[in-house]
Amino acid sequence: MLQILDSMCILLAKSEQKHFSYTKKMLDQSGLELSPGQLVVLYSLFAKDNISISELSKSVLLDNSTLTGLIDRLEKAGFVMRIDTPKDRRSYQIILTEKAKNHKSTILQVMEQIENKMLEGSSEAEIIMFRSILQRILINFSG
Amino acid sequence: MLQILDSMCILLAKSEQKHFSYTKKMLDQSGLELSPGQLVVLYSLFAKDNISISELSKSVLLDNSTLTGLIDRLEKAGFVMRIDTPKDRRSYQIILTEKAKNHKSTILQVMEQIENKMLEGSSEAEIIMFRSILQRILINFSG
DNA sequence: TTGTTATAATTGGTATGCAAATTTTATGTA
DNA sequence: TACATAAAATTTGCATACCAATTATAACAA
Repeated sequence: MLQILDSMCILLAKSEQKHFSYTKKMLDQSGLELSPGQLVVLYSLFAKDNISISELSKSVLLDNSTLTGLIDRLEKAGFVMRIDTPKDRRSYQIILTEKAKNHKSTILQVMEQIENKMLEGSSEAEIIMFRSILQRILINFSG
Repeated sequence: MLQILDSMCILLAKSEQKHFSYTKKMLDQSGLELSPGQLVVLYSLFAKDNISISELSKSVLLDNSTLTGLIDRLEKAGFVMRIDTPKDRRSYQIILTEKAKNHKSTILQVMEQIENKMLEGSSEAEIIMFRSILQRILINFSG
């Protein structure tokens, strides 16, 4: 094992880095023409769309300024639309297009494949513990 | 808990994202004038310096093209130097400066603080399992 | 109603990251 | 030696991410 991986922090960072690259590769192969970041945004919008950038920012844990670019590219690719908010001219509602809805099951399948690959070789009990530790880490670092 | 965190993949990504932000904040406070990426490179060079970019690329799991910029900034900040390799004029040896060696213990302390914060509330047994799962994930995604 | 303050989204600047293309130099082959 | 091929590092282009600053609009207060 590489020396840098003695550090748990670096091990976490490198695991995510490889996960990101693998996701990019799988998305390329899928023909979906989506990026890893766009995938997360769509995943969140599948649960609840027709919300503002600021609301979306809270549900995907990304800064508004990061979302502007992501939504730009998703809109250009035809997966979402910015719709005027009637009562607030500063704000838009982000809604999924028919194209996004049509691709939903494919998108979720790709995500499931990636998750299966990630957890290959780990037991149910290990996965449960892994999840709880990651949740704790997220909280520890969010203070 | 946020809906997106149902996905283990996204949970991993967000944990690392928060870890990255926390590291940046801690480095700012430390006065070291280092970025998170530079920290990893230095950590690796503390174990073994006087190596080429390509060798360093393997020991820190980063592409050469990523390292070019990182080494540029580390060199500009006075932590490393590019030294000509006698037998190969294409290549440099990356060596630590006195400044880097003088700051080594401070740097390692900051890293330890971050790791302690990350693992706060987790038991030894949990940490051991967490490490082994992360290692497995790294391997699963590196194929 | 007018002025101050707050909020929504975007823009600009900096730091990762990778892949692909480029430049320079080595190496191997005819 | 001359040419093809390989390798080392860099450059360029794209996609995340954040913070700070900006623009437009809303909300509140005098």
